[in-house]
Amino acid sequence: MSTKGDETRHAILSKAFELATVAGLEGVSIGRLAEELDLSKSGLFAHFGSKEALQVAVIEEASRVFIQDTLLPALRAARGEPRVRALFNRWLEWGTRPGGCFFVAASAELDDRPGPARDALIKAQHQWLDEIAIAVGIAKDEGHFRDDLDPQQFAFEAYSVMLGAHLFNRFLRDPQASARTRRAFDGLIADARAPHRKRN
Amino acid sequence: MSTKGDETRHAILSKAFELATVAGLEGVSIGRLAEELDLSKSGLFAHFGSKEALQVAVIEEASRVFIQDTLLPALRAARGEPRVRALFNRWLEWGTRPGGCFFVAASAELDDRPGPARDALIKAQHQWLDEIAIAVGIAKDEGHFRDDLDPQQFAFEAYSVMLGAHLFNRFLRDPQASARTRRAFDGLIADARAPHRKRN
DNA sequence: TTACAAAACGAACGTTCGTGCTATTTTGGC
DNA sequence: GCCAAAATAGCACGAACGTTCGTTTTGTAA
Repeated sequence: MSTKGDETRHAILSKAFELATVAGLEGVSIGRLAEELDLSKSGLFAHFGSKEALQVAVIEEASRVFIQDTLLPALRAARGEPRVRALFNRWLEWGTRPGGCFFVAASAELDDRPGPARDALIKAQHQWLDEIAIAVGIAKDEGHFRDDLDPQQFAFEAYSVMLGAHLFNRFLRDPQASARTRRAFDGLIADARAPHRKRN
Repeated sequence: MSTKGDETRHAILSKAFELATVAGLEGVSIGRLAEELDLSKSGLFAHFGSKEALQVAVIEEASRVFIQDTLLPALRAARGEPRVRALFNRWLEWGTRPGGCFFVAASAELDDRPGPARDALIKAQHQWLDEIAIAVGIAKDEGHFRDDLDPQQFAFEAYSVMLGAHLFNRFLRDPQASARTRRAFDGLIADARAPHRKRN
């Protein structure tokens, strides 16, 4: 029933997630984090036992926040195409946080570093991709999308556009990024709808 | 004039680029690099004067290699659609290097760190995007693609698919990544071709 | 109120980081 | 083969890194 420890632990993770979004996972050093929270390095360290354990906990915290702030609200949209659109649009919003999308940054950081942190991150992204595919499946059931549409393929292409949006917005700072993103996604939707072919 | 210095300098950059592709730009420390090359830290350091200058030079080296190994060979493909396809396929190959695509990794690393390194990286990516758009324009001239196609929009969407391919291959290790990528790109091409498609 | 556990602290550890100096070696033009 | 210039080495620095340790403070249940 201890409360104080859990409280501190959560305060640490909350700040760590905020820092990691801006500075990257490796950018969160224990010393910096402790200073920011007015804790001693050792006191903070004791909560996790290792840097790696901290990183895993941060990823899980990020998942929690993402589900709460982005996934769940999107899932409240009406079944079918509206929900698919909501998932996409909410993600775009999520990507406008200071520092951008935590998961995109962390993926690039960990893509060649096997370990529990990488595993936790993969799990989170699969969850997201699955949720999109499920929503697309529902849209098929509702008759919004064509019968022979592959939900996983759609998820792949939609996620690709999200990545493009992220890069053009955050890195290239292209003023047309939003317009391009919208056009690209509308193209995906149009293709998913029609039993015939795409348009643009 | 002086050859020895330039020779060493290039050997440094070559190894640094190789390391950076695998470990990230920040992962290339001067000490590590010197050890790997059997040089002293200070001797190596003297070639660049600062870590930041080294990073900029590494990015320029990466550009050089990319242009030589990927861009130029692709540009030798026949004008029009074949060249557009070649650009895409060559990029996919480039992304299968150990460590993946240097530019994708570096973009994520620098997207919130203004400075000369970031500028050099942006320049390189714009060059690549422009080249795609130009090839698409030619494909329009050749009558391969429809007249009202927006080359920059195509470049955005194609690049998005490349990013998706990179993530699904390297990070998620999805065995279907290649198939998904091909399908997505074929969709883009199909859409770019048809001048007249049924509307909904 | 006392007793015990949980939480936080401060100092130090061995490394590694980028960078600054000052020698020493190597190189290339004469 | 000499000699300036260029290239490289050697050494030291202050700071930051993750981690360990023994100790002190704080919280909580009996």
